[in-house]
Amino acid sequence: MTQTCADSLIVLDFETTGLSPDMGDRAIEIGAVRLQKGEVVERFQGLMNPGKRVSRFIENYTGITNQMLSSAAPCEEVMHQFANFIGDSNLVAHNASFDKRFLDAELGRISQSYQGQFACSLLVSRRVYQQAPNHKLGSLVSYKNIQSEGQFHRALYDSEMTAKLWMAMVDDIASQMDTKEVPFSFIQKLAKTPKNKVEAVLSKVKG
DNA sequence: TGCCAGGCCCTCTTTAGGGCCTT
Repeated sequence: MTQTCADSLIVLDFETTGLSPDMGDRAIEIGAVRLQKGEVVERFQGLMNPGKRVSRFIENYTGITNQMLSSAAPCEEVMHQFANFIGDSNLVAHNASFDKRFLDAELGRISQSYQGQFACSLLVSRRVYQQAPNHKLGSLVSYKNIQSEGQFHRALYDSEMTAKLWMAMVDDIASQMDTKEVPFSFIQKLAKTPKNKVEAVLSKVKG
């Protein structure tokens, strides 16, 4: 059966101690929502103790303090739960290459893996919203007039906003294609299409 | 103590450099 956007999809976001798991950085929070038929049907949120102190920059950037993390469950425990949550669903993140690196690293530490494929809302937005002032998550939420009343840079909130952005993009793509359902695989392909050929690709599919 | 990355994408490009994104 072809995977479509109407099927279950996990939109996730990590908060971390830094930018690179290869340089010793660890996850400190995971947030995710499950989308089904264009609606959030399930949520996951977990702070996790990385076993090291986070910098003042990260405390200020995320609002997640060392005190909060000192009483959190260890990464291994939370990531076991998260692996069960995502199952074999396909995955979406804003700048997915970043979240994928941390997901791979943290699941690798507990000898877990996943079967789903990643799509990147950042890459899709660069094709679909070429006129946006920039393609940061917060900017795109404003650009699309998506209601936002929470705190950016917390994992669950960012995953909720990414999910709303994703659904807006799927709707806009579907409108251009004059269809109701857009296959996940098509959106993955669109994310790799040269910008100047996006319109032609959508028109071709429509025709 | 202070520092660190990597993939994508554009252009003043392709034997490169630098900005955008993520924390």
